[in-house]
Amino acid sequence: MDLDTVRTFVAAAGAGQFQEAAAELAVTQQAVSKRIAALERDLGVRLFTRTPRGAELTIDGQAFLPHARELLRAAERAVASVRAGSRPLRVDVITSRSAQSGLMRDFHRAHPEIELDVVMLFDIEKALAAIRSGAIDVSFRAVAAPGRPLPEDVESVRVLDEALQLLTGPAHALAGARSVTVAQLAGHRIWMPGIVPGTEWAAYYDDLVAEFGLTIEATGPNFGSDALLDTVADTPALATFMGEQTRLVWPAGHGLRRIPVTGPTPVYPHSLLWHRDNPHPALATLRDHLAAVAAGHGAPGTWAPDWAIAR
Amino acid sequence: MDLDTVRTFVAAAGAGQFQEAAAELAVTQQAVSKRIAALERDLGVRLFTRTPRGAELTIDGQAFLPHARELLRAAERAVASVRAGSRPLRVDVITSRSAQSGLMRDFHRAHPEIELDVVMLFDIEKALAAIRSGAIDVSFRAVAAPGRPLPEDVESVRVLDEALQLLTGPAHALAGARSVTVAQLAGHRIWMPGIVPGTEWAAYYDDLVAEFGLTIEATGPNFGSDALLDTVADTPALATFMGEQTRLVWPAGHGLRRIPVTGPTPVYPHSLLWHRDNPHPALATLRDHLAAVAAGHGAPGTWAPDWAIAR
DNA sequence: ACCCAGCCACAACCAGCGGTTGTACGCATA
DNA sequence: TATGCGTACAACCGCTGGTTGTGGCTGGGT
Repeated sequence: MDLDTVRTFVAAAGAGQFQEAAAELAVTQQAVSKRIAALERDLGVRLFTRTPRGAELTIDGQAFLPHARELLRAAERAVASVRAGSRPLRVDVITSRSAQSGLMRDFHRAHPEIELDVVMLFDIEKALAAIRSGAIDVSFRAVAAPGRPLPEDVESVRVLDEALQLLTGPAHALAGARSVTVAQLAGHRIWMPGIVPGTEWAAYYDDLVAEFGLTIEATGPNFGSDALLDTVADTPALATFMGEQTRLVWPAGHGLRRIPVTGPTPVYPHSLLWHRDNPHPALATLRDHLAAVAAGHGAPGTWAPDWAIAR
Repeated sequence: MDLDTVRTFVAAAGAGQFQEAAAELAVTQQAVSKRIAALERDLGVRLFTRTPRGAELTIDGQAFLPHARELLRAAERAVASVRAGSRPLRVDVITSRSAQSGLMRDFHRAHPEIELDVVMLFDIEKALAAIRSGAIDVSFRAVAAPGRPLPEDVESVRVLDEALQLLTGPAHALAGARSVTVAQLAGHRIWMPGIVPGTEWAAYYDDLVAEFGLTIEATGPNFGSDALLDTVADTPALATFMGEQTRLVWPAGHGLRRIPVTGPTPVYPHSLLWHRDNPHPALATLRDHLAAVAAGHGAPGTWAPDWAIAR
């Protein structure tokens, strides 16, 4: 099916006749007639009843019309998503399940008229390059990675400290605990196969390990969170870390436990990054929104790496 | 833009390489390469970075991908809307602003998973023919028109009695009234240019006029409800009837008044019609829903034509 | 009553889009 | 260094989808 054909259908339905639609589309009446005939052949139904002074929609045509319009709108949005200038606000997040996505969902609920596109870049280096080139508008990242200060044309604000929780199966030694201290975790196997070396969040976990003497295994291929949850649920000696706001969908009955960590609580420092000169009109709205909902950071009893910028 | 091209893009993005996508689509790798190149040329952006062992999405490609998927879903829905068997429930209403649309909005809220298509047929005769032929599944109509009993293979249930209200401009003689009686309306000019002779709702107003000695003018072309409201707002001697649930969007400041009518209150008897043997799975759900929300009909102090079937 | 205006469908023709095969190139890996 | 894998470019060609030309139908004006 061709979008030009759909456009022709909508034009003909609106005009009530092929001739006028043809003029509108700058083609001949015969071309419109052939396009409509082809569409009717493809769909297997008659869309118009031809009359001596025009063409009016059949019932099938009436039912098809709103879907055709929606199809054209979807095409318009798709094209707009890559149009330079006046494209949707383009946001980089770490994963689709992170707290960052939750923030963006909230923002979307508050401002449904603002078009958003979400992308997932490799790490903060890529994100910074994309921000400076204008390929993306904002990024949610922990900044800055050790020894790599932010370039001066990129601004940032810390928007959320997300507490890490321990995730265990029902047979884990700590499964019954209301909460655990970081010190208690030393000696336990913590498995995080999703960690990709070289990223800023890998650096975060490196610091966490170094600070509290934990054991985090990043070995083995990452088959996705489903496989991770399956394994953790079935392996008594295995646990993993997970942001408190991470949305999980796992099969019921696995008996997974989310256990708060204290003494101190490791928090992941989400910051919003953007280019100083980015003119996108939705950027200010997003910054205002996040400023309004942002919880305080550096709260007592929490831990984050030294290099996490606190502004 | 061609949907086959979009499908190719989605397949290539999913596969991570053109070769595999080509196999999936049963075309050659060269064809995929050309399609993607054409799409990139159309959009004016690069969607993939070609690597020696595949092709991965650029940032633009990542942003475009969900829109492309949505485009394909929209196309799927469009085709499904006219597919014989297992198509969306097809509902006939009088106008998009009527109380019937409100009922369908409620139903959609209660059952968002049920696909609906709304069409607007000329009158109950067309609706009955469409119901019997299977072209539509259900119809909201006042039944039956005088002297025309429902065929025995069509069933109906009265789902809503909608009170009529008087709509006037701020300078109308009755503009200040909290309510008016039908008797008070005799002698006033009531203008309803939307009435189409031969329809069952024209018959309704004919009966209303005959019963209470009213004057309803249906003269003049119908330029739509906006023009009607404009004229009524500006003409002190003119009023019109409107269903109490009719949703209006009129420019603010017109000072339009909606005045309840009593003694008795004319009500428009909306019934649901369907074919006895219609197997559509959503039909029973709709009937159950309407049965649950249906207000009683034939309430004391209301008036409807004799021929309105009371079941 | 008849003719013409207006609109759609069919036929013939042709350009170019979009497919195929064949080939070259680049980069990983053994 | 050779080989495998994946992409891009070139040449070729069939068929889709446009155009012009024409005929048929119907309702309204003369």
